[in-house]
Amino acid sequence: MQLDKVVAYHKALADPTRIRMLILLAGGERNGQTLAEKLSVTPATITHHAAKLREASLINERRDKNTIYFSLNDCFLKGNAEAALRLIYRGADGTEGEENMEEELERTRSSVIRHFFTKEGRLKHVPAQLKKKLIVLEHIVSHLESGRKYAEKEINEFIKQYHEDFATMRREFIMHQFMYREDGVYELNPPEMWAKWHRLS
Amino acid sequence: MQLDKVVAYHKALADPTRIRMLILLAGGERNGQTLAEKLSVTPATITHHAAKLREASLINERRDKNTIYFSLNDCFLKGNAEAALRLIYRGADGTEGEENMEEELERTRSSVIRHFFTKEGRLKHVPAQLKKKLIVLEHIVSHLESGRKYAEKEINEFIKQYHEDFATMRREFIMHQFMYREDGVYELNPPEMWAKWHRLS
DNA sequence: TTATAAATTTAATATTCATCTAATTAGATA
DNA sequence: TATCTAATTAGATGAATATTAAATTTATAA
Repeated sequence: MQLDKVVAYHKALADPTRIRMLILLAGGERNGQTLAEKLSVTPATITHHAAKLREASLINERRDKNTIYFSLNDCFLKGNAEAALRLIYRGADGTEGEENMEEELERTRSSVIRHFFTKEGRLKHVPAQLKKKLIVLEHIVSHLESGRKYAEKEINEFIKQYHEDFATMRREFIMHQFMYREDGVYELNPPEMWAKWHRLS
Repeated sequence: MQLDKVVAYHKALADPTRIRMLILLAGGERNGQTLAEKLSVTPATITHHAAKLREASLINERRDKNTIYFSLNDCFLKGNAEAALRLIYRGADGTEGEENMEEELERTRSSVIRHFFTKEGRLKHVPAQLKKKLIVLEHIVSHLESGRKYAEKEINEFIKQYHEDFATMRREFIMHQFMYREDGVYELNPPEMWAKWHRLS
């Protein structure tokens, strides 16, 4: 990552109103007016800050009728915090043993998949542990076409190939940024914004 | 941590010149004029930015004759990045199993100490792995009085109780922010700025 | 079509802040 | 003491930006 991006990221978080917006959004999606009330500012101010946060890819938006709901972009938030440190300490001690780590990550991944999927490829059950759940979600979602738009019905059918409870799972896809929803139309997010299981502690 | 601190931290990193200063300092300590040359700004500008970084506790300073050397404050840099995320996601998923974690951390700690110290309390050898090394350093340094000023000679004697190579170890103390040096006088840093082993990966 | 509700844009204001030059301070050395 | 060097302060300038009220856009509902 380059200097400008890191600066932009920190600029985005260098304002109390924006941080408070993010705190509210961490509790779930909110629309502009609600944010304006809770923060005691005008809607125009929210629009202004939302633009800044959007530029830094820290939030997502979804339109429903007249109102636009904002939500947190988990992946970028966590990812950028790390990227900033990497820029400052580039290679200071972070690169050692990196090739081994890749192997180990891949081993973990395939072991989880072997354990939670039947040999026919259906999901036995949804893992309770977040890390494992993300591996499972990523594995399923990687069978969708990127760039293509899906109707809600299509998504439900797709998920049912793997698991009965398509409603819950569909919500998980959105929540962990694997997909994006706009007016009932679903689309895959680019992989770099997916919640990454190997980032978690 | 409260809102203001998080905002202040991000404000401090929301400027390209300051990020570039930190990058330079990650390569070792530098004085004001050197920084000014490398960044193509006047010394006055460096003073200005150094003040901002100091307010956010991101750098340390040491005076030698006429010139002041700046260096990175590792601990605060990494710690604040995490604290910011914690503020936004407070309790969202971070608190679960926290009591178990404390126990586990303590177990790790005492196992490392048992392994690297003789029963007389001397250090067998310095661990190669950073995590373990920090546990060892913290254990030794915790036998110094906080708030008291030590001459270099005293520090050397103190370290020799544990290990022969006092020069190397003294440098490690400084490098990992356990101690602070000014004109040959040493003093313990407050524990919250010590490099924390359980923060690493 | 008209009315309504939410969001955005516009324009204005006030504040913050990065940077410079010039003057000053603090410490070291001769 | 006088002098040199590094750093800081003071003041000025220009750019960025947080906020608001008012006007405008966009999409829904009647």
